[in-house]
Amino acid sequence: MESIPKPAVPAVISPTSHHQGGDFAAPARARPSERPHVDATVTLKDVAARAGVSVGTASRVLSGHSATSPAARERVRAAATELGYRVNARAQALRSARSHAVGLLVSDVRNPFFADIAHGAEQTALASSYVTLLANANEDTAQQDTYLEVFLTQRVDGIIIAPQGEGRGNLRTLEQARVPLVFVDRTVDGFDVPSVTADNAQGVELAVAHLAEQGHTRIGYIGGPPSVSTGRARLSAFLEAIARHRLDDDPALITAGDFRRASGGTAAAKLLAHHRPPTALLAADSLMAVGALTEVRQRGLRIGEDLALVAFDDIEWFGELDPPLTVVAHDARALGATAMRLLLDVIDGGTAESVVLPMRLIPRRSSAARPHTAASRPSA
Amino acid sequence: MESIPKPAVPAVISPTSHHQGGDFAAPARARPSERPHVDATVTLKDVAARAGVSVGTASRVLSGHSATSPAARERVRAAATELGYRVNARAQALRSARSHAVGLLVSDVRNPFFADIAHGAEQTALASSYVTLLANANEDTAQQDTYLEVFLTQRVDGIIIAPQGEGRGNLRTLEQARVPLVFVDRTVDGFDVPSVTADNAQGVELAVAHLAEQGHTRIGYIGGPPSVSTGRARLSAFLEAIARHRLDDDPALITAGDFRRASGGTAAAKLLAHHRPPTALLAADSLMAVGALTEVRQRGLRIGEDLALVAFDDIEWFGELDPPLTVVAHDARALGATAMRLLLDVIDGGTAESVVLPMRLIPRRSSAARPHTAASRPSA
DNA sequence: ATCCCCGCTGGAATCGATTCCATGGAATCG
DNA sequence: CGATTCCATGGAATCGATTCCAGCGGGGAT
Repeated sequence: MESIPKPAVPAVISPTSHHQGGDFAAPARARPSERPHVDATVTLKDVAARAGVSVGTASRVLSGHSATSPAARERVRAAATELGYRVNARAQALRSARSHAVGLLVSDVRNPFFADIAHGAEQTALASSYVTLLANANEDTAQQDTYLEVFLTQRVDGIIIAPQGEGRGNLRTLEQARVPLVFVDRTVDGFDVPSVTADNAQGVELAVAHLAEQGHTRIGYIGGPPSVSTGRARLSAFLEAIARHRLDDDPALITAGDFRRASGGTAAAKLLAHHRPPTALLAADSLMAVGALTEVRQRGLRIGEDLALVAFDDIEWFGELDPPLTVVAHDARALGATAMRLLLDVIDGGTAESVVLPMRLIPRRSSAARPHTAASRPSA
Repeated sequence: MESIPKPAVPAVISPTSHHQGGDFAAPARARPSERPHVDATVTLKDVAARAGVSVGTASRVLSGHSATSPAARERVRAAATELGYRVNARAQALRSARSHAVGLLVSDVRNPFFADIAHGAEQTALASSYVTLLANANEDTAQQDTYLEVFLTQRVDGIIIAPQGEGRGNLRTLEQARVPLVFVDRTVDGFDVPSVTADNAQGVELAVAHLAEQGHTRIGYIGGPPSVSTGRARLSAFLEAIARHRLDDDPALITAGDFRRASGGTAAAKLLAHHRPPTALLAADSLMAVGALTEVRQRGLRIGEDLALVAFDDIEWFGELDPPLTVVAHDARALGATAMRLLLDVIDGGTAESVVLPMRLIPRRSSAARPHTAASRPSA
């Protein structure tokens, strides 16, 4: 983690942790009947009354934004601790237009890639005492819009989204409403929004170069949906890489899925049914790679021997598969963390620059297959 | 930074809200460029003004809780639509003590099991237009407390938690603050809180019976940490099952990890180093199972042939491993969805009953090993 | 000594929505 | 036809915190 200038967040009012043990240990002594326990409804007025100051002063002490006398400071702090005061974030948000909540919209946390992003984003938010609202769009534009609507009514301070579609729905609304926004992993054309993405062109080039090095000339491509920017970017990068390396540019070698597992299988089946099947497969996403893997196996072919397979996105367990999968990977956690850092920056009035993270090749056994091996073995 | 003394006008909003009112009489047709775009800062007062009623009436119409005349209803609705009014959830929450936000605290969304829970919970919440605040405790009690504190200041309507520890920290605070609470997957002793858990005893029995059927008598157990209820429950269930099936109750066959991958490897190493190593392993969690798998492989043993392995929690890709892993599974998604349903019930004043979901055995190749195979092959 | 400024404070307005209360008019009843 | 009830409504209080404003006392400058 880099060191970021810690934003001047008035840090949610102090640790109740110690007062619990100390002060509440013997509460009954003072006034047995008047509930000594932590009450969610302790308000600033109560604190002020106990400290013998006005609510204004109490607020100033606790937020630390304004000058206060040492005496007042001491007494207000003491009163707050004794009563177990916890600022009401809702009221605070209403008055000060800062809710300390940000929305995170991904297509599905069950996809390990997005789970990593979510984890990275969430941990970064916590460090600045922001909470993260989790939303799954389920690769569905309608649900994406529904959630954006919900975020809007919740008046979140900002939104991180792995967007989908052409940006016709609520994405426009967001822009017009001037809600701080950051794209992660994907982008949408025509939006002037800072983004954190992976260097897709570089990733594809790494994969293709790797396969070309092994002597492959016919690479089957299992791409993503054109409605998603990474789908488009990787496809065009693939076409370029193929040309650059002077490989076979047979259009029949290009297929597209929807970033879900099943579509990877379908695509693989289509590719392998060709009368001159590819000797290597490149999948634009981890889930489709798994689908392809299953399909290939069912056809009695052995990945890594009869056929090479390279996938995008490294998933923790890809190394445990049989055979371990070669991948072009990026650090999903960093993706999420960086996006959140950018967002917090924008929220604080800064102007964030888009970030492109590098990808790297992790060669494993699945790409060990050499083309002649496959050539010697007819399709199925 | 606030050095410039400026008027108390929130600079960002005003221009749009003003000219809008005027322009709307003849909206898109007259001035295509100044579309009636949705502005986040439209307030109920604006709607009321446009509809020619008081804010009270406007509120009554939109909330639908009180009687209103058809005429007023019509005009308020129209005004709201035209202005793109969106209720301010913060203000609503402050006044009505209902924030439509719930907290979800799991140990780590990167664990597919918890990702499933999160997905199930979140989708259920959305159906009732609640937002879900995501929190990762990272198997760390301190961070768990930090997050509960954050939830408390955010005044969430309720919390779902896969708890950890003995319940000494903020868990008690929650109880005292009467925040609606539901335990998921795990519980904590001494808390009268509705929970949704899996039938651990049944699951362990299924696994042990399955292995016993194959003739195994020495089963190595890789358990979870005693600080987590599932860790304790599964261990005691294991001991009972061993006794019931009259299997070897050698204490050296019992180990404990921390529900993380590395600890599974360590535990497996320890078990296999025994002079009479087990012929089967039972791991109390999926991540530890993967760790064990790796360790076993490195020792040159083949799962499913030299050694049987059964794991808890089915992960989507367990079937793709080599060999596919036999598991005792429960529906994590249902776990999360059910927990959320319970929570919403409690929030609405209901009294939720705890739910125990059944587990089922999914036999795959990893448990095909028969004891004599391993017996014929000395430890490593 | 007088004036000014500064630090600190209490009081009050404010954020946006909900909800209680009183009121005016229509509808109902004896 | 007068009295009671009911309905819809406007106005105002309220939720809990922030922040502006005015005022008070004291120290420094003139």
